[in-house]
Amino acid sequence: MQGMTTDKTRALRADAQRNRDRILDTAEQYFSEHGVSGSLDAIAKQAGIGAGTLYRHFPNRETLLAALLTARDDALVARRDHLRGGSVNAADALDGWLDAITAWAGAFAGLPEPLRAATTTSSSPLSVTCQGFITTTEEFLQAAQDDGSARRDVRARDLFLAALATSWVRGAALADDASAAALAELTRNGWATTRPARAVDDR
Amino acid sequence: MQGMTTDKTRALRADAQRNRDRILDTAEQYFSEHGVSGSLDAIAKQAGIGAGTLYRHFPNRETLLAALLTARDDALVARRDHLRGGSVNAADALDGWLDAITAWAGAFAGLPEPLRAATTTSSSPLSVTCQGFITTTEEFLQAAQDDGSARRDVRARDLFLAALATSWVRGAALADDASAAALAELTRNGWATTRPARAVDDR
DNA sequence: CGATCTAACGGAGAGGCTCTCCGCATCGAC
DNA sequence: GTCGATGCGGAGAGCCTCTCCGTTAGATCG
Repeated sequence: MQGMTTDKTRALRADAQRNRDRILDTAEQYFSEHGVSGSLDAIAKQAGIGAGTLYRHFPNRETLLAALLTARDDALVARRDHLRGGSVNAADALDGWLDAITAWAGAFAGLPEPLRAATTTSSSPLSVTCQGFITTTEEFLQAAQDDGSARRDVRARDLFLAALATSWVRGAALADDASAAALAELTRNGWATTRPARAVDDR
Repeated sequence: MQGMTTDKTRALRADAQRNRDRILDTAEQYFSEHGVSGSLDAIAKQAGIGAGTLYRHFPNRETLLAALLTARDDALVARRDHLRGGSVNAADALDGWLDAITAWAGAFAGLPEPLRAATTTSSSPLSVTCQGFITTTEEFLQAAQDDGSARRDVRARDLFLAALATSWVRGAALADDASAAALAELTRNGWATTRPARAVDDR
């Protein structure tokens, strides 16, 4: 609207860009090791920058998390496009999509919590991401409902939350992966219209 | 085994007992208002005692929480006994029990989190409580399986976690009670053997 | 009803966290 | 090379959890 700014916000200064990347790299590793509640100051120190720099780039934990996650969005988007391809039936597509979300939400220990919060807050940088995924869920659900393989009284938002919840349970049960699978199965039985003939081991 | 101690640990000194009660009362109120993450020091101050006193009685947040919850166990136990009475069929009994757990886990904002952790940690004061409830769930599930109203491939532990998860979702969706109900319904559809004829509004 | 012996108290403070503020260094356009 | 504008970094404020230990005050006993 007014100057030579490169598109949106003006391009970052070289050092700023370098620091931003450093932070992202370090945070990715740090959160992987310590979960999303790891100390931000520790990340700054490990990245070799001052705390102020970190907080200027990412005013709070959520913003940092959001930046980290959009970098990972690609995988999910790819999965979505593959499922959209139509190589599987609507029910399996929805199932696969929910599975992908569950896996995505498990990227870091403790991640489901802020995601859940973002789902309802709408004022968090994460909420945009979540909203987008809910919309996609809507799309898959719609298709499954249209061909009669999903109950009509389920809402996409709730399926999304169920996927988050499954991931949340998994976070606890390090010792017991079966629980997460069981919950996912429970969910599928919940939204599907047909009695599942397949055994529990299928998933 | 050795003295005039009243049964287990020797009886508390009068002031100690008084302080303990004060803490419990204050914490109950404080957690209700601020969620389970509220400041413990603030509770001590509000209770009119020193921080040291609080931490001597309850070495950490979990211990305090556990004490608070056992005080509430009664309601749940009562519910259990009522359901055991046999006035309803096995499926509804299981359903009612899971509902009771969900409500119980919603006593304070953020409570599901430590409960989930306790479910797998086994070294937390909360885990005893959780384990007890899982056992009861087992009992109701068994009955429902025996009369053919619950699938055989579900485990009590997973139903318990599902109830916790439902409560967890509700915690987020202050604006949207429907989500919690939807999840509960999803769960029921998940474990029940019969296609639910009833509409979603029934729950 | 003191005297005495402990159990229990309370708050200062260590250590860790989030986040802000602002003097200073550095970048990059000219 | 000069000179804004932009970005850096770390000291420190404020809050939290939890500990330590000198002091207080129940309980018990002659």
